[in-house]
Amino acid sequence: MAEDFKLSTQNEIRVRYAPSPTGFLHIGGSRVALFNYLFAKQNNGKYILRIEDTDIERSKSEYDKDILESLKWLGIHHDEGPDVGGNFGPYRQRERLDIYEKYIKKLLADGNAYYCFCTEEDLEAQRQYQLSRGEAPKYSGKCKNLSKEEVEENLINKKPCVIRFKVNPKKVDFKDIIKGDLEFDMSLSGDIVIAKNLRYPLFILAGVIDDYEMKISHVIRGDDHIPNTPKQILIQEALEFPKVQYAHLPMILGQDRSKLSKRHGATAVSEYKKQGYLPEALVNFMVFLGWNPGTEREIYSMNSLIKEFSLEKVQKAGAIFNTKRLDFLNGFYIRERSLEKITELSIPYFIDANFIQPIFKTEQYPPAYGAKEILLRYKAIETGEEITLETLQKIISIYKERLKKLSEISELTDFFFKEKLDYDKNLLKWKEMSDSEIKISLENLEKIISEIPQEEWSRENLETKILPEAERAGDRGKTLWPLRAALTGKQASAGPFEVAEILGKEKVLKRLKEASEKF
RNA sequence: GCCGCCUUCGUCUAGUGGCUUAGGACGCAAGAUUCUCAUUCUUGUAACACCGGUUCGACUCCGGUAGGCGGCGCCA
Repeated sequence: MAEDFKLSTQNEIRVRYAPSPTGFLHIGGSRVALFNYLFAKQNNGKYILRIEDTDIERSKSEYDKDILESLKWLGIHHDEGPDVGGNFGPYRQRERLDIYEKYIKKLLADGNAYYCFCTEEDLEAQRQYQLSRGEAPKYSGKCKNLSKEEVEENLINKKPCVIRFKVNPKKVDFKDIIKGDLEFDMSLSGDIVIAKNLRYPLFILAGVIDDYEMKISHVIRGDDHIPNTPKQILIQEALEFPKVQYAHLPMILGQDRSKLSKRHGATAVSEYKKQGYLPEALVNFMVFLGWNPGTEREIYSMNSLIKEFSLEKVQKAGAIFNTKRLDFLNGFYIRERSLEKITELSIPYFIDANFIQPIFKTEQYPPAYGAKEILLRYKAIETGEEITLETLQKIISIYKERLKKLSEISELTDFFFKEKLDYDKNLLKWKEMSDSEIKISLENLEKIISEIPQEEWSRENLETKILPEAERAGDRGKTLWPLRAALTGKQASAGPFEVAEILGKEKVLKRLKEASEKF
């Protein structure tokens, strides 16, 4: 057969990620997508995205959208799909019902599947009974031997039914690229439901059909699918589909070593994006959950992963999702990225915190915000003064190395945008300084700083003027701590000179005055 | 209950019979730099689940035990 010939000579690597839009793209899913993507790219193959939306009840377009956006954000782009305005859309199973119907009919016609009219209540009762007797719950096969006439009659009477696949009660074995040789005794399994009707296939069937139709060579998925695999192999055999290779990835676990889920905290990729994690950090982190190159290198970009990744080096055991390590990696990537890039990414957090707002030319302009462009001008909401992109960049430049995630930026830098700082006067105290010492120190600072001409206002100049003075006191902290505290209102912050430079002479003097007035 | 998968520092892991006083990273602790925080650097901390067997030799091979997890849907 022509079809067989084509398949047997197919040596192109083709993989797919097949999420169902019943929830946001979560960490576990995105790692499966990532591994598929890396494997495909490394082998010059194709990575396909297939949305498994056959469950009408639970599928939501909102989730569909989230999955697409999150994958795009991570840099996992699919290679193929229906044309949507010049781009590849993902495949969606709901658009492929004709295909499934064809095969369901074939299964029925060949006697590999049959209509089952058992009620859900009966089935549930049976399941409970079997469980109580310590048996594996398994369908009895009651409807398998219904006569053609009985089936016809039930169908005409619109008696509720499903379509079951006749599970061949034999031993099924297959080789898993990660787990090795696996064998299952299918006599332990009853006949499984594969469709609710001719145009409503279930995952177990639709997946097999699509993998065949899309000429998938390797099925790479979570190892929670291992028990489904022998069933799908049997369906493939019944439909005379060629075999595919399997690679079952270990799960990502929560702190308690159970499958990562919502009760372990944030699991949605979009949630991590919102918290200010960089996609490159998330990718680098996720790929090391269950894989490593066997060398001591730990930092990998997507491109270097494509070169180095290998399925054979994937771990068999599950890995706990450990945020501490993600934070470390994220901090690393924030430090790595350019100032321009980190500033651009931080601006939404300033806006969300109500520190600044973009200055638009007209009232109609705002809708365009959030698109691609970076606006150059902003207004500080509390003080009303203009803040340029350049100023924002300066702020980011002194906080970039302190960030673990971008969302921390607003809390760290709020004092740049405030009119008046609110703090207790004890904050100004360095070690055992007395109140009068603090006051003198602050007033002294005020005097030195006021003598610096506006046009000579720079960090370097502030340092050369203030540092000698601070040295004279024997303990630099006696000068520098009150200065920094007065400017920032914080226990911990960036250095006083760099903060002062950005704040400007006027504000620095004002804050020093406000500080000394506390005594 | 049945079926299956898994088991090296707290966490992610290297390790494919002698190279191993089990290596790296995160975390944690201490120190250096420093007004603070962060960065950076140095040092330290800490593991082969258990019991048998094979072998001159076992983290590595085999068997068993225990524990953990997953599946057993008209979800995917």
